[in-house]
Amino acid sequence: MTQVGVELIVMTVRQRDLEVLLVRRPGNEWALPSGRVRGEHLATRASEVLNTQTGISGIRLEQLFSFDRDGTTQVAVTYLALIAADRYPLAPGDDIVEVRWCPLDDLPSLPPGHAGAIAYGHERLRAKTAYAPIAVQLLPETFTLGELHEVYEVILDAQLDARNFRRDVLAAGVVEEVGTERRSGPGRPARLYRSRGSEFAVIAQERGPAERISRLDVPTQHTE
Amino acid sequence: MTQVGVELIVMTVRQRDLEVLLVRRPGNEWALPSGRVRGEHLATRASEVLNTQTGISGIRLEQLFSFDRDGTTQVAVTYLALIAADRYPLAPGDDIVEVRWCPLDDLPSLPPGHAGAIAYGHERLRAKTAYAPIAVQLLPETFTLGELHEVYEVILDAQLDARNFRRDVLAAGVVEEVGTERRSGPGRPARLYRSRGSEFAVIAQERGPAERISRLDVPTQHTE
DNA sequence: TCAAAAGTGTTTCTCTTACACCCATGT
DNA sequence: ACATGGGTGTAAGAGAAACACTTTTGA
Repeated sequence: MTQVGVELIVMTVRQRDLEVLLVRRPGNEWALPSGRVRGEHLATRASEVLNTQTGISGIRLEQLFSFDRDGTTQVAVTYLALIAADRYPLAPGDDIVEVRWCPLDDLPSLPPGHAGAIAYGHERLRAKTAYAPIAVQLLPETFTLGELHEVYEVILDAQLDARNFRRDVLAAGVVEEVGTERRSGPGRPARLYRSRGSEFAVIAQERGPAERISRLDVPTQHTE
Repeated sequence: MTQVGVELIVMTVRQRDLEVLLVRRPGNEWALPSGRVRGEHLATRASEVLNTQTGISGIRLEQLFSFDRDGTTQVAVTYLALIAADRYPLAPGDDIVEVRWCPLDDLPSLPPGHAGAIAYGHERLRAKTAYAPIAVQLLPETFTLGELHEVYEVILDAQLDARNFRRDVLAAGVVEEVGTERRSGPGRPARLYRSRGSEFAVIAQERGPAERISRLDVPTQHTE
């Protein structure tokens, strides 16, 4: 008999900073939202735990990894999610004292394994951002290319040429113009865009057999 | 209380065909090697199950995905492995009647979910082969570039120009010459190579911020 | 000497990179 | 008017794709 739990790594970008969602139970340290799994399906349970403990619902969860844990929970199935912080107000659940966003580079003391899970989620986010347009999930319904650009820079922790970025994003067809503009402070008003979401997968262009071999062997969890 | 199990998807390439390792218990249909997890670590238990049921040991396992299952096992953590079939003789374990390699495109009836897990493993293999030199695991200690070429073609299910392939593999530095040659039937003898394995990760070249955005959104398991 | 497989080099073209300038607004 | 962020275009270079020929063996 093994105890199974789900753990949620919900990330956002604010003020050019990557942050993760943490909860605190009375008398306990900060931790990832997490809960025991009984009969339910893993993904179902993960949504439920997130909703119950933080008030967030209706977002995409992606299974990240299953970790060995000690304590009562022996196997923790982690889920990763990306959201725009201001689209989802936080509401601490019943047995939760506080919910808050916490910068990745300034984490408090956490239960064993949680920091590792967060680090792995961060790595995966970075890796996937490089080849899939998932970063739009971190922005509101409509956004400017400047905002998207900033999010990419934060995630990849690199400077991206704004002009090339714009060209590539538009060429990739992952966003569409919304028609309106936004003016905020000085500077020319920026056009607003929205993600094309799933329709886009269909349009997806085949890539040649180009990248068939690569120089990078991503270290993953292996065992002899 | 939830029952946790591990399932192993071990793949090989033979005669230009992708095959997966299946086992059969007395009175049961064919299935992936699998076993219950009790107190052990997941990866440890996965190695053990593989060894006990098929006689194979000492290979790299990569965690693939955790699936919901019905029956007694409610959560199945799957592991993916690539090996050269002829390097590992099969030895059916105690409660196993038969072990065999089975072509992916001609699977027998399997327990619910197993076919899906195999399909997902296949997809992952294909995707990862495109950017990481994992295919060498499917070959013996030493091999010719012709053999490696063939393995790539089988996995990617595409024709790769032999000359460009050779150039790129050598440039990537993932293999090194062994010095000897092999002659088999007519044709010029082929030089033998070996994988540079892990030393190679260090040499790994940084790639520019090139592939920052892409046209492909790999569909993954999501939930609302 | 012929068939079969291994190995080498070159040209073309696309995509990435790097970079300089104009536009529209708030103050 | 000027500072600030938004938007457009282009030229140079690297890398991918396509391709033709020589070499070495067994039969």
